[in-house]
Amino acid sequence: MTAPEPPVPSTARHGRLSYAVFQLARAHRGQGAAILRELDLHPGQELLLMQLFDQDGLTQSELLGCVGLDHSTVSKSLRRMQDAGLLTREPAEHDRRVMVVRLTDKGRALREPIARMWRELEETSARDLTDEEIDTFVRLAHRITASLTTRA
Amino acid sequence: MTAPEPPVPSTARHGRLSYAVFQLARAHRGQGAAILRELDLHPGQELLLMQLFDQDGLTQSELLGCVGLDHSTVSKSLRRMQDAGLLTREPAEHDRRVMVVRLTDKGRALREPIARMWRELEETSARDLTDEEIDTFVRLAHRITASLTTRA
DNA sequence: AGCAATTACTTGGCCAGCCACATAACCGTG
DNA sequence: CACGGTTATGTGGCTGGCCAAGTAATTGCT
Repeated sequence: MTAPEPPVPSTARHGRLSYAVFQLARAHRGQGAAILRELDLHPGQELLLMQLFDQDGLTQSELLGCVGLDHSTVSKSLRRMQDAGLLTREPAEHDRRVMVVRLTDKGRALREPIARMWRELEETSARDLTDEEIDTFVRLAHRITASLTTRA
Repeated sequence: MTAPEPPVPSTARHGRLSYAVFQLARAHRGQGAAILRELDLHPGQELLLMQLFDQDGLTQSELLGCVGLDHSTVSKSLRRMQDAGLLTREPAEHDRRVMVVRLTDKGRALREPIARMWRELEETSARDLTDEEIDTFVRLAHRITASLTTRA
């Protein structure tokens, strides 16, 4: 019972690249979400945690710059993670506007599980590709990303 | 004023491919959303419309199979598009469970604008790539997608 | 010093997307 | 023909994500 082979809409015929990105993104996100659910995390949260693994005590806006999302998204997401006991947020000493984000022990404990999930996702994604093909893909993906982000 | 070059978290060092997909997906989606907003559409809606451009009068579940989303997502999305006057939904004759979805004139009128937006997105994405590189990328992307979707 | 920008963050509102549950209509078997 | 199972869809509830508007603290300029 393979998937019913979703037909490519004719309107997308002249957008092969975009359509491929679309499908890939959905599959990748879906797979990632499935693995994350086992850790009681939601997609996106792991990215914030990963930044904190590298450097704890970041400011909310520093965090923002790392992940490149909207500030309101990060704000709400952090709040939920705080409620879940993964991190704390306290106003900074020198500037009481900024919120310093710190991992709790419970948050730090997710480091290895997240790394494992990340490896698992990578393994599944790259299952049928040679190292060279992975390299090619990553390079092209970066160039496309650059084209999309520069010159808004 | 280029982006501050978001640092790759060390946890993702062994997930280059996944991280690249991640970034690409976000950039691509963001760019697409920006263009769609000009048409008063939200990301995802254009995919449903495109399927209807190809074949009007599809059943909601046929539509579902094409886009591969959750049925509740499609249900709500169609309802909003119905409220926006882009399509109609009526129970089928032979089976009063199924809802037949049909474009209105207003919905049909979006065909060219959507095609244009699709071309624009494609052009931006592929701006710095040769035809051969696009081809390579699309092929690799499809293989990765296949790896992610088969063997759930 | 004082008052306007700027910065950091929060909140509300909206839509996409998922899961889980509920409902209605059809189908098949005893 | 009645009843359980399946199918098609709807709804509630949660999160991610965006924009826009609001608040609070700091900076800058006069």
